[in-house]
Amino acid sequence: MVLIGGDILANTTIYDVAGAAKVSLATVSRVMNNPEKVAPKTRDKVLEVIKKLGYRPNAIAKGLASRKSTTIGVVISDITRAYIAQMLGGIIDIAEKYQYSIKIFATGLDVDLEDEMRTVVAEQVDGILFLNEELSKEEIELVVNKVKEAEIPTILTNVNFEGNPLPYVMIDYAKGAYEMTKKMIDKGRKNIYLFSTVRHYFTNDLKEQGYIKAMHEAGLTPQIFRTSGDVQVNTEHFRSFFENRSIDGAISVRDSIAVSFMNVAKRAGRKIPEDILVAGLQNTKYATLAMPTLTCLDSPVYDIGVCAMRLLTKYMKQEVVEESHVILPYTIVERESL
Amino acid sequence: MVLIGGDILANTTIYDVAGAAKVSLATVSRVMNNPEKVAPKTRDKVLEVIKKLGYRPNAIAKGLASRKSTTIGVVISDITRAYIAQMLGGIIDIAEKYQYSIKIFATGLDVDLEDEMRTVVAEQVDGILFLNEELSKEEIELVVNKVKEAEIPTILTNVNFEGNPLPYVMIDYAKGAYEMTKKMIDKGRKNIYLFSTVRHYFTNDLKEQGYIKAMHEAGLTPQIFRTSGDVQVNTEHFRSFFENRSIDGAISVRDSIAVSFMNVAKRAGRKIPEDILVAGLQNTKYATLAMPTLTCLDSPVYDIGVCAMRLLTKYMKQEVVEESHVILPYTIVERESL
DNA sequence: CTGAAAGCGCTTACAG
DNA sequence: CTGAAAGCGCTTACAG
Repeated sequence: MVLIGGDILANTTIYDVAGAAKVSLATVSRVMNNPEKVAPKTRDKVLEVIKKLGYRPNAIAKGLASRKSTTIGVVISDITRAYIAQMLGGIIDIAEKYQYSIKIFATGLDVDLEDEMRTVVAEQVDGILFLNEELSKEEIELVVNKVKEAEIPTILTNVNFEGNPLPYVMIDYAKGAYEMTKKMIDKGRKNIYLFSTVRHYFTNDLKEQGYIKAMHEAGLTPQIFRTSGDVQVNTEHFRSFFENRSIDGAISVRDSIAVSFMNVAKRAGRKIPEDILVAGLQNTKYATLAMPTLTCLDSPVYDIGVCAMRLLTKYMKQEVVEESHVILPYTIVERESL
Repeated sequence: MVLIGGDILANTTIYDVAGAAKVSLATVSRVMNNPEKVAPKTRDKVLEVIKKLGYRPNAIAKGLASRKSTTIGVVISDITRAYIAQMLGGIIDIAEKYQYSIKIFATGLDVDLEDEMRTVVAEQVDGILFLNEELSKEEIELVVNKVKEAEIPTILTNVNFEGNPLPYVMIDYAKGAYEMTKKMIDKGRKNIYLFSTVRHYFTNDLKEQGYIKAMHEAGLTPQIFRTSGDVQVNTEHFRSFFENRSIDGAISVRDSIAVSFMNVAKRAGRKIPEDILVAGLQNTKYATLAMPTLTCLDSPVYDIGVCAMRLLTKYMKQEVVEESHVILPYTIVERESL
């Protein structure tokens, strides 16, 4: 900042730097953006002044003049979900590296997506990342139209549809769930249930598909039990589960639901893994804190964020992108429950 | 957007609206910002055009001209922590209501805070929210200097120091921990441990103070056991815990550490709550998924976010603020472990 | 290699 | 109530 009139404090501008370094503001701008175009002597002088005054270009003014905000918009439905925070972690780490700022746009559940997209566009972000696996086909199409119109590079994560033109980063959840189901079948289990959510999420739908495929291939009947993600609710729901069912295997799209189930099962006298094999399809911290510890499909959530952000920077810099559909590998972490 | 030269797409600007509505751009601006200053007829005409063209003012240009970005900066050390995501949820909900955008700034662990603050200031945010309880006294002072200089309203959450001039939103963690410790003492327990983290967090320090006070008042010796937040690590660490210690009560600054401990204790043949009372001081989902379920201090994390954002809007709008130091009430949720 | 000038898309006194 | 004009703090051709 600079002293004006002896006592008013104002932020240092490019004019202050130019004045102090006795060059034009164009030269200061060049030093910051194209230093190779400035003579070394001039450059050093300007750099020195910049340092002395602690000058940082006003990002807003820069954004307006260059028509690049170096800000990306991250559209999120529910930020309190643990895996969303993990993905954000990956995004932030890469964004920092490339000097992009991050603006968060929360859609919540009942937001007008069209209006939200207008807001995002009006905010002049250079790129958009969707961390929203609950998008329906129609909503994706709406998004596609908006971003095409505004020419903003956009990446989807954990969601995709036949014919979707947008790049995306995903995990092959169907294959992962298939493999996990096969593991149980190979151990001779026949009454394997899949616990899923009442609401439909894209990723959960994929997990269901994989489970169903494995069951069908083995000549077994898929049995999907839908419950709430709320512990109180699903615990209550599970209490009557054993009354009219036989079960020797349980796979859950969410780890926390698997843990809830294990608790109810244990109280009902069932032994895990002896009586019932249990597996989660996320690998959250719940899995390691459970007793017995929960065998899980491990999807590299942080990496999804990293990849998506990397991919987005490529598009924003107009680099050639060879692979716009990224499928990240998963692993299975074996623990005590299976 | 508008068709230029027949095929180039560009975003609709205020000029387009002014042209279509046959008024000056000043009038369009007024319709958006001070509608009461525009004649109803003109206003309606402009509004209609705005709607037809889907016009949304360029936030960057608006920010530059008005010197207000209507964006707040949220400074976070570790976004993957569950309670941070909860607080963000509260912040987002209120920010949306007041039409503020949110920019995330991650400091990580070894960031140069001074540089980070310069970045935040350069980004022209109208206000700053610190979700970073790991700030040391020196760091807070640095922050204070920076934001004073730049005249940016700033709120701290979960952190405070003697003589700190910044407004803050807090929970009385010391009192909460005190009360929880008293509960155990009242049940006749003598060997009550506090499990804390190796790293010092402001909130955890408060919890430690409350625990120590209660123990001292009862003539008991406080015993703080510091371990890692990593489940693998602390589980290993707890394994040798019982070798040379007697314990009949355990309070943990983090729920997940309490759950880890319970698992190890159960495997070691201890009964909870009979042999050892256990309590957490967060009330996360881990508490309800544990077996037995974990009695907890419940700090309204979402509400901290809500309050902090509300407080910040008041400062940004230069409203009178009667209470700049907000202490939110906590509750104790009784479950099976105590 | 450097500077003068136009322009990014808005807001906001100032006239009228 | 409305418009012309200056200005927000930068970038970027364009000259020289």
